[in-house]
Order: sequence, then structure tokens, then C-alpha cells
Amino acid sequence: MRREKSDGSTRHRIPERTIARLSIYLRCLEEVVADGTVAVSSQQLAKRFGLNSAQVRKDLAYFGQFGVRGLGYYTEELKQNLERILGLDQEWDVALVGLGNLGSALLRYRGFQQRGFRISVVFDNDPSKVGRRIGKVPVRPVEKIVPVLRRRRMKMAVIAVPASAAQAVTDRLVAAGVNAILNFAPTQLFVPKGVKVQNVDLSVMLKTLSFYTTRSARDTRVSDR
Amino acid sequence: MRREKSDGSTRHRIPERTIARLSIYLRCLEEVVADGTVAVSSQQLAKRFGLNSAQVRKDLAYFGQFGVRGLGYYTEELKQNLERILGLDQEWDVALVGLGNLGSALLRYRGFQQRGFRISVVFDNDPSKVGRRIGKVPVRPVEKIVPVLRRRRMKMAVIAVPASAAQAVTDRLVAAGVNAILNFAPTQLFVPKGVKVQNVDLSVMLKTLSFYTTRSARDTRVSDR
DNA sequence: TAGATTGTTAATCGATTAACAATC
DNA sequence: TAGATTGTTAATCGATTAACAATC
Repeated sequence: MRREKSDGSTRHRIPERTIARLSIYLRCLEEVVADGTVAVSSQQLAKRFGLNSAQVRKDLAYFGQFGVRGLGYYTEELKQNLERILGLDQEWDVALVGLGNLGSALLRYRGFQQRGFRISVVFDNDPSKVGRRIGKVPVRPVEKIVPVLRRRRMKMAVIAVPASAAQAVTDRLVAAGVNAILNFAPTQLFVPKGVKVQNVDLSVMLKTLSFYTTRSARDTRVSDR
Repeated sequence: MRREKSDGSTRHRIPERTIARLSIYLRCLEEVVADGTVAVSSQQLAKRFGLNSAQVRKDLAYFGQFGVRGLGYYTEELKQNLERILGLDQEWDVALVGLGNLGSALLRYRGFQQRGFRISVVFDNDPSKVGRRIGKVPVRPVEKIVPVLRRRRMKMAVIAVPASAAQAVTDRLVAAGVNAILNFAPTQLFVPKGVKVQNVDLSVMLKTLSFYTTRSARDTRVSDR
């Protein structure tokens, strides 16, 4: 139970990309299970996302032997295994810090709830917001992050404050025992080892798109002449 | 002007990660220019983000020779070069498709505007929304994507519709001549070559976090015994 | 000139893909 | 058994890092 492999082999460091792909596989499995498909091959899974079938098999093999040679993977079984591996067989209480435009939007966004992530407390430093409730969710002052999250043993948080405030908020979250942070602030956060940060930097993504659009416009112009 | 390098060498394929880092460097340059710093070394830039200085130099070298040996990079000059390379020396008109929770939030979100990305038209298929204006921005039916974007020669779009509708929307955007898409729908989009998609999959990111939290909880429990 | 830092080549590292024995 | 597909090793590919001549 503690180790996926019982042969005593060293547990490999698992690439982060593998983890991200697991949730993509899971999404696909949810679809095919709903369709009534009983088994899929790595080939079929791969085609769906333009990936390589060897990669699918390798990703899964990090966690155990889930397949049947000659047949593929039983969809229902693999789905449950992936849910267990990803920790999705339980609900997660998530703290949201920052109730500006973006924070309010995230609070209303149904995507979190649907996947078993429940925003159960919000922190902000605006006195006009503190003390209110949005639906059932109380808005608390940022100073209360440590006591509130400690008491409730919460491990996940979403940061939606301006870049200038993000590191201070992070320090409080870490002190409170949070070890997984979804960061929307456009800044590099420094955290101790063992704390995982996922950055959602819309600004970086837009600029990347701008680069490609600009380049293809340039290329077009050149070839037009 | 057409090529960064005039020595006739083949233009390298530029890694996408390099592009993403350029906008991170730019953010840093904006800060140090504001501080009045005249020059920075690759070393100093790298330290700021926990990167390697050789990587900074290599990333920049894809686009030309911007540095001065023995000194580093002039901040103001490099900043302008990066803005030009990324296509940020102009405003971008962006179309938003989908005016649900997420779409409305993105429309209100100031981060786009600030960076020169202006959402100037919204598409939705809900008759109760079509025809309205949000601020100055008109809401049009999805069927009008092709004529409207063609006429206005718009190249960038944001998709904030449910996964089930995302591919059909994408096809319209592509037909309209869009070549850069920021996709919030949790699904793999298929696009022709030359069209760039950036996926913002909150669900995948949350699941990745869930994995790490789960694992560290498991490890803690094991070591507790 | 002496010290510093670039631009670039070569070495390293890690991730993806091909290939195939094992086996359902 | 014959056909198919896994799990895994070896080959390939690409990106990161080290090293250093060029040069400010």
C-alpha cells in the first residue's frame, strides 16, 4: 500500500509532465467509461491527444502494472486507479486569497466545485469585504490565514492578489502548513522544498501568443512581396 | 529587418520555452528600468528566477546580439528589443468567445487591458446575452465570428466555452483567420499548422496539485509511524 | 592593461520514442 | 496456437548547463 512496487526497486522521481498527462488520460477515461467502452489500448489513448503510445504506457508504468497484454487497459479499473493516484477520491478544501476581479470570478467558477475542489474560505485585506459571506463562504482578514488554515488542516490555496502582495501571502500560507498553491499573481514565488506551486500566468501566455501572431504576420508580409 | 541575423545563417527553430522566458525577462527589465538601473548581467537576471545565466544568454542570442562584453545588457535597450520581439509594441484586438462565469470574469479582468490586449468583441450563443453591450463591448452571436473577425482582421481569440462546444468554436475562429488562441476549455483542440493554441487548464493544474498534496500526506503518515 | 561578461561550442542531462521480449 | 498489446530497455532527440575564447 505504501509503495506501488513491491519488488524493492528504488522509486523513480516522477516527471511533472507525467503527472499533468495522468489527468488528461483520466479525462479521456471518463468519456469512454461513459460510452460503455470496457477496454482501451495505449494506442487508442495516445491518438486522442496526439501523443505516443509508448509514452502513455511509460507514464502509467511509473505507478504499477495496470494493463493486460494483448488487450489493453480496463477503463473502469484504470479510471479508479488514476483517481486514487491523483488524490481525487476525496474532496479538497481550498482557501482563496484575494477577492478582486479575478478572485471573485474564481469563487463563482463552477469548474473547481465539479472536480471536488471546494473553496471554503476567502481571505482579503479590504475592510469593506472582510466579515461578509459570499454564498456560504466567509471572507476573513489576511492576518487570520495561519490560525484558520492550521485549525482546519487545509493544504491547498489559490492566490489571486496583486504581484506586490503575493510573496507575503505565500509566506503566511506556508506557515499555515499549505503545501500546494495555485498562483495567479504574475510573479515568481519562493517557497521551501515540499511546497508545490503551479503558476497560471495569463500575461506570459498572452505574450507568447503575441509573439507567434507577430511572427506569422511578418512572414506573411515577406512572402507577399 | 526581416531577419534578426544578417550573416545568412539558417534561422533556428526557437523553443517555446524560450519565448515564455522572454516575457519573464521583460517583466524583470520593467522593474529594474523603473529602479533606474542602467545595465544588468545575465547572472543578475538569472538569479532573480532561479535560472542559469547561460540559459539567459542563449535565449537572448536567438534574436541577436544585445549584450556588451564585460558589462552586460543595457536595460532600457533590452526592454525595447524584447517588446518588439514579442510584438508588444502594438495593441492587440482580442475576441472573447463565451460569456459564462469564466468569460465574464475575463472581460472584467484588468490584466489583459494593462498589457495592451483589448477585448473588443464577445461572442455567445445565448439569445438573452446577444445584442447587449458590456461596457463598450458588443455581444454577438457565434454565427457571426467569421464575418466580424475577417472584417476587423483580428488574429487573437480567447475561448471560454464548455468543452463540448470548444472545437466548433475553434473551427470558426480558424476560418476567420485567427492564428493565436488562448483556450480555457478543458479539451484538446485540433488546429491546422500555423495556428498557436495556449491551453489554460485549471482542472489539470488542480489535479497536479492534488497529486503532490496527497503524496506528501502519504509520506508524512508513513514517517509518522 | 586587468577584470568582467558576452556569445557560442561542447558536454550533460532528461524526456520522448522505437523496438522487442514477455505474455494475455 | 496466432494475434495483439503490454512493460521495459535501448536509441534518439532536445533542452539545459559548463566551459572558454572573444572582447568590452
